[in-house]
Amino acid sequence: MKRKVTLKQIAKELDVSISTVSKSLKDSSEISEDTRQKVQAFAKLYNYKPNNIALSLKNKKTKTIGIIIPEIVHHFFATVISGVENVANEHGYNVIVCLSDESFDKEVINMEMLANGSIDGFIMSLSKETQQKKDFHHISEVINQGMPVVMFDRITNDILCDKVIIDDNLAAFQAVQTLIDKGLKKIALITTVDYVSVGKLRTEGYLKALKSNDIKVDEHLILKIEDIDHCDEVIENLINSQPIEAIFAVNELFAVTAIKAALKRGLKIPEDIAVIGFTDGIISKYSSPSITTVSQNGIKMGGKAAKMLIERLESEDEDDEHYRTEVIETHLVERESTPTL
Amino acid sequence: MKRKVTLKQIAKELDVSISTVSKSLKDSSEISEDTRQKVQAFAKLYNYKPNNIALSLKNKKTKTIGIIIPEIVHHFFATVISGVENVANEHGYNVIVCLSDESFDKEVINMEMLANGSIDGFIMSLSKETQQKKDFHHISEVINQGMPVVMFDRITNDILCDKVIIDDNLAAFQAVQTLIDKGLKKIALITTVDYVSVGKLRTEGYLKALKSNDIKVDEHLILKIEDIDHCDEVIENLINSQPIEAIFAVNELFAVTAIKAALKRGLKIPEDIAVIGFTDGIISKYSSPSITTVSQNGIKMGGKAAKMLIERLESEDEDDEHYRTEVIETHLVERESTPTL
DNA sequence: AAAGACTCCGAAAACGTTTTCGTGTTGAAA
DNA sequence: TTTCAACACGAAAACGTTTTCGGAGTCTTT
Repeated sequence: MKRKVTLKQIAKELDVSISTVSKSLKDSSEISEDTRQKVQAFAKLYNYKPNNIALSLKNKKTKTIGIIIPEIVHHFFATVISGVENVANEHGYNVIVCLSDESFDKEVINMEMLANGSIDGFIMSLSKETQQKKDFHHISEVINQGMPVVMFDRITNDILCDKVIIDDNLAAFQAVQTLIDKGLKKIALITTVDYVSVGKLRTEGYLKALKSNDIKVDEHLILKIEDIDHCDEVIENLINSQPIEAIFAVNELFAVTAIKAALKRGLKIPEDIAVIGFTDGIISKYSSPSITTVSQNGIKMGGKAAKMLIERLESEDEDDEHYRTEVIETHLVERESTPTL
Repeated sequence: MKRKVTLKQIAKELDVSISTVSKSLKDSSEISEDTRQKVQAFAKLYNYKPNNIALSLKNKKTKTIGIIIPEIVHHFFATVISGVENVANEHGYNVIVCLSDESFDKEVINMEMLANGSIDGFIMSLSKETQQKKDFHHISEVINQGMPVVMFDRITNDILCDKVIIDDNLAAFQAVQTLIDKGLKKIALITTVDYVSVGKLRTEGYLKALKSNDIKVDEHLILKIEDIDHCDEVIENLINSQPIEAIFAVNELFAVTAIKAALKRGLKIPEDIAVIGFTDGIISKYSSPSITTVSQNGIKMGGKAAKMLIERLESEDEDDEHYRTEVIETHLVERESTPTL
């Protein structure tokens, strides 16, 4: 077992100073051709690689990005990480992933853990609990210390920073409008509780679409789900309670659960009930019937977020207070769960 | 904006030495009650937190685990990360995630990037290309430098290190046996090319089950898929080419694709064709019909891998050459895609 | 009063780099 | 022969910690 070799060891071995070794490896013109080659040969032989930690300490940069997300076992968030990782790697950055598990406390702990020098900046999406509590002090603290933050998807307007989102409201509006255009009127909504920012926005889009088509809103057709793990029964209840022509669900899980409930009841999709979901993930694609969804390109969102963060990290003027909010375009992926005209 | 405060700044401000500050914050008995309180109060006021990078350099430990996996947009790998993260966090470790994208080169680059001090140890699953090339020098190099590695799922016997796997062969055997027990004989296999270690093992399990039941192996019923992105046509061909009573697929994707192909052809599942998949992920659960699969608990695998790595990291004798291979138990999750007896 | 013990604190090294600045040697120009 | 530039290299500081060791001052003991 040969442990990693350091500049000091090389210096000692070759009987030169540490500085000489360092400069030689950087092809500095200060060093004579002779010594340079000698050092480089030796370094190569012993597979010298500079120690990242030492570099980080010296440069006050870690070349590492911290990601904090509610969950990773969630196709959308996984794609976002993938997008971040891609762009980060291209720019020589690494990615540390922390999961808040939808818990405020874990989010805070993770942020504090990483904020102490481990990373150069954050990319994050708020946990449910954080959105509910509306307590963002941990984020503003970090920003105050000069560490840039980019928020995506589940964001808050209470914090000033770069953001990457989709137009949830508009996308939902268009999805529902599509259903209406297909002649459907009794359109149910399966959504989250209101404190989840994206759920609320998508709900608003749904309402807007109904109103702009003079369809009166029926509260019985709106289902706000708190506990995502036990959504089956309530969704079944919704479908069994009354005749419904279409369902707009604010995520894949609600959509597929609704479909399963409908099939179970002997209803045909899309003939009896049309379904549109949100977030074009693996479920929508492989469900039978496959589900029409609003695509929400996580790779693109992650990539964009990473790009914004890195730009800020490498920009000249450190504290440019001009924050941007990038809107990633969405579109409807029509599949089997909606009727063709 | 108040930047992070350091020991030096506190020392200067309070007109004591750095050592005094450090000791005070550690409640050292060397320091008088008076100074201790003064320092602690000041530190709290300015929200002092020790710099992780400096600590890492000093302690020669980063308290960070590196994960290298082929893909993250893959439910199984996401669950593994989740499992790792969980255990890691409990022990005060962070997790750096790198994606090899199934590429040998990226795997090497990522490992080298992290091996230079950024992490204390690796948890990894081999990329396809690496398995194909059978080139593991980057891994043995890292191990040689004294950095522990834990491999999971896609492993190789050419490297000596801790491993976490499932008994792919046995699990596949049992799955196929289950089909046979249900009176099915014409059982097709949809698998990967042989160089993917788990694919090969599962194939062997399939063959063993047939043989031990005196069913002769029909090569036409065995489909080895190279390009996972375009598996649709070949799978359709398989199903259309001849009557099949059951399908055993070595992953979710193949299973769901087979089901879709069968449904498209008007076949009923499980009456006409029974299907068993592998890896109990999101697809199997939410597909219609839901898919009977061999569960492969990623959370558990990740957790186990993390535990093994951390134990090794924190063990007394550094280079204990006694490596373990943990086998995580699997079981068959019976759902709608197989007939009940 | 001298010696020892105890209390409290600071200097300095160490982790592995990079970089600035200084210095000794050589060669050429005056 | 003296002067000065060019060259080749080393010393040291800096990043932020922790920890060992030593030392100054005070107190107790004989």
